[in-house]
Amino acid sequence: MRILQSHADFIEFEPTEKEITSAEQAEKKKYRYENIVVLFVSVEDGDNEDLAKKAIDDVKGFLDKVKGKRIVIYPFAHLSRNLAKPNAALGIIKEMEAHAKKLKIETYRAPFGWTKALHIKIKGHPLAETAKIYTAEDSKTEVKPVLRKTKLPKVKEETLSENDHRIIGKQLDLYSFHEVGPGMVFWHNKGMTIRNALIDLWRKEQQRRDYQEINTPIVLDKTLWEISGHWDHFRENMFFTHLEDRDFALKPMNCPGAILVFKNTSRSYKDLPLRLAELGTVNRNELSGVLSGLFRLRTFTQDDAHIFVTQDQLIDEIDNVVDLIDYFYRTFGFEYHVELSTRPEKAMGSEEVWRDAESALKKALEKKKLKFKVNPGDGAFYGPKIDFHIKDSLGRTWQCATVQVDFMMPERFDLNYVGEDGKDHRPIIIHRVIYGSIERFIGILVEHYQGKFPVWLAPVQVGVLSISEDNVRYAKSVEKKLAENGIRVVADYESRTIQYKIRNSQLQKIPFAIVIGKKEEQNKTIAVRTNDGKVKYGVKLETFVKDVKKEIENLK
RNA sequence: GCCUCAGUAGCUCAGUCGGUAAGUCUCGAUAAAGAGCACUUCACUCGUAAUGAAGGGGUCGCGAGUUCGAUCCUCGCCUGAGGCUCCA
Repeated sequence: MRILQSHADFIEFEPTEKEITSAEQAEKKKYRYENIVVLFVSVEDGDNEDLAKKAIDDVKGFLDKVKGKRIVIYPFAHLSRNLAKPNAALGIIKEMEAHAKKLKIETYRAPFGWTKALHIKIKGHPLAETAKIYTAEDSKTEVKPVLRKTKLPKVKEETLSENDHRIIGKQLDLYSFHEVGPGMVFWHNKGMTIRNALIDLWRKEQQRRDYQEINTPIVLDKTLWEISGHWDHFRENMFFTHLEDRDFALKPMNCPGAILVFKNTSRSYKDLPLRLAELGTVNRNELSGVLSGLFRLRTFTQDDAHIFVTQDQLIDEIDNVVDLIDYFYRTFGFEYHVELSTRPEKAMGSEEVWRDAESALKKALEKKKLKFKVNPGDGAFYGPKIDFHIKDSLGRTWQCATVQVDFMMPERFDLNYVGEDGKDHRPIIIHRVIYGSIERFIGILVEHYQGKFPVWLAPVQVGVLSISEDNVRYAKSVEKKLAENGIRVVADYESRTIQYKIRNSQLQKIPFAIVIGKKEEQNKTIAVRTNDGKVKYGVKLETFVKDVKKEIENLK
């Protein structure tokens, strides 16, 4: 419902002819009211009685404020293109009239469905004219058909490898995709557990290497992206939004945020290398045809870091980063290959600056004696990069870690640090990610381990299974003890056969199944079945807890 | 975004050459809204990969068209898969 509310010295109107066949009965004479609040009302599709009352309640408030006493409700179709059917509209208008009378407002009404001659003089005070829009909260949208659009996209299992992360993710309840979020993931608790384990490791290793962690906004003013060059070079991949006459963009990269943090204080050469890490969620408008499970998303999280270094520190720091990446990939047992990507056509900056950056990366790689392939023209628009590629289960390779050298952004953002000589110097930025995107990395991990995660990553580490109802009490005490020791445990005390429970535990790829039956209860021990089907009877709970904790500690 | 293919229950799938409300008769036997898993209830209390029974659950992706009638045919859209192109 739309209302144009006018506080008038007087209004005069005269119905001239019927506009629609269902128009109300009315006399073709002149009506005149003085000192009155006129409500020009367009009733829209979906409006209801509650809205009618709400609108009148608001008018009552206005009347009290301006010490008005009378209103005229004037049906006025020209405020909306989404008009209600005449019958419904008239009903709502009458409802408004009735409600106003109930509130003891002196109420008049112009006839519905007539063309009217109109003469009005509106008062000059600031509140004399206001426009209002009311919409029903539970509109008459048919919910059911729309509901079907939140369905999970169908994934034909026969067309995918059984080892595909999209299938395993569903079987293990790690994450899901919905039609309403193309190219976006819904993380379930179990997937989130893996994600958090990865992040914990990431934090730990970076803390050890003198990184600081920051977090910067997801939506930032367009101006920032003009400075960074994204507006010129990355625009077609960005999402924009408009608020209060300003243009904003969802960040497609984290660098400008980190740069603003750097710029926030004056920096000395003593502060460098300054390593600012950020788990940054970025949004990129990828072409719909390239989206693919966790491997290619529109919203994903980069385990980013921007390292601000001096010219002299550049090669050593690249070296540090390459070591760090290698440490991570060895932890997971990944084989990777390295590519060096050079100046693309759509690049910022002079060829000379690019040559310097490319040679810095090359030198670092040669120093490490790492073999690499050169991809001419594949660099980011602001600098060349080293990419680390991992294979998925279908043999396709995916870029995960990258190290990029950037002389450009420091220039554009006019970044400085004060050198030993007391003068300003330009730092160089190293952009780097280790996992690349947490999402893609988990996708690759799922396939790499075929869902059988090492204990430290496994969403559920231990399952406690009771054989009969008699054992539940003891089983619960075991469960509690495990949980107290920080072990991720689930229990199955249903009245099902032990075979059934074992099978479930196996299908969920839980590393350890603890079976509690009469024997265990009597001897105060547990029976431990590992994922490979081997069973050890008569194990002491304390020993088991110790062993599991050790495995977790060693990232196994 | 482009090309090809797909979408039936929470999941994995079968099925329909377009057919519906009730009654009677004849003929024939799995059915044409179905199965398995999951879920709920009941029985069972089990020793290392599936105990049994009953029940609930569907506008056959969304919208339009053709038709007396559409889950099925046609068109458009959405989402997904494979590829192209691009990226972490």
